[in-house]
Amino acid sequence: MRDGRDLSVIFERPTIRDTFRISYLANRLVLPAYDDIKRAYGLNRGEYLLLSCLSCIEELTAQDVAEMTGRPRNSISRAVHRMLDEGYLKRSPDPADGRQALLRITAKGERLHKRILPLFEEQEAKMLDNLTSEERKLLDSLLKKLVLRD
Amino acid sequence: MRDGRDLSVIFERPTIRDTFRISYLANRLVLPAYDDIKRAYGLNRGEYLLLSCLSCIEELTAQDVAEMTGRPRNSISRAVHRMLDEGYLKRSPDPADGRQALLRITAKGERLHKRILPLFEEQEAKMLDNLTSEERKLLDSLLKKLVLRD
DNA sequence: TCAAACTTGTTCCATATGGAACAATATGTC
DNA sequence: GACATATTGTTCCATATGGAACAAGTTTGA
Repeated sequence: MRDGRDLSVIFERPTIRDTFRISYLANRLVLPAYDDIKRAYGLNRGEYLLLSCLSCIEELTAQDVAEMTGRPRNSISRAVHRMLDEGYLKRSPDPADGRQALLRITAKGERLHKRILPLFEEQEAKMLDNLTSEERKLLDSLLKKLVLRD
Repeated sequence: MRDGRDLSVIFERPTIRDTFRISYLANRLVLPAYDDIKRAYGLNRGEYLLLSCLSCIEELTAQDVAEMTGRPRNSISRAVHRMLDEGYLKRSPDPADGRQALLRITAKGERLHKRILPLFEEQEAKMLDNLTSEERKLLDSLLKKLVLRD
């Protein structure tokens, strides 16, 4: 910020405030965490998201992960191959649908995820550290409504 | 979503829920709006953000815009050149500091911004449409706290 | 039953992206 | 004043990214 001018008035713009703020939070807080992971563990965004989804839900298709994360299918497809090569995932054909394959995390993948998770937890704690626990509950419920919108 | 399985349980993960949700909202709602703008007006993310910041604050340096948006300086630098070439911006050297230049939006830039803004407003309205006006006020104040954190 | 329409996962490709290094200028310190 | 340090904006470059087209499989509906 130059001189005495307060750039934060951008967050008080008369319209699309929330869009701008969410975009800012993603750019400023979430994406740098992905960069840290890239440096430390060599995983890119799609690869980490894939790992993260499979650590939460036992069995998923690539398409499932694309829907859950909002990333395009080809990014997930690339991530799947990379993670299979590294042994973080395993894949089996779906007997009920020849187009798709069922993905699962391996023990090695779980171990990697356990190493990475604290980085994000620390990041989230920092993001939320000036909210009271009451405010955190509120934010939690509001964000939940937004993501479950459709 | 395959079969009867509910992928939305990912949003109820035991940890880093808010990070995941913000990332999802950015991927699913904000970034596609940038893609629409790219198709319709040829501006990329950095270029639109630059325009948007300058439509809100009269005079800014490239560095200011980088801080306000959370984007790297080289992305903004590229955007500045492109927007200068197109006549959406003008630039003058800062008499007080030879390193930096002061940017302003032109009338042409204003007109472009006025054409693009409704697209984002529509997008934001859609994002918020299942919140009551009370909830919107709450979300507004909570997001404000998050972005002003530091 | 069979063609049209759709879905999944994949490859290809042009573009976006951001880190690193750099020159020019400014600031701080002695 | 002079040297070290920091900041701004820029270029270069390797990688990430996502749209489009595709093959293989599945669903729909007349």
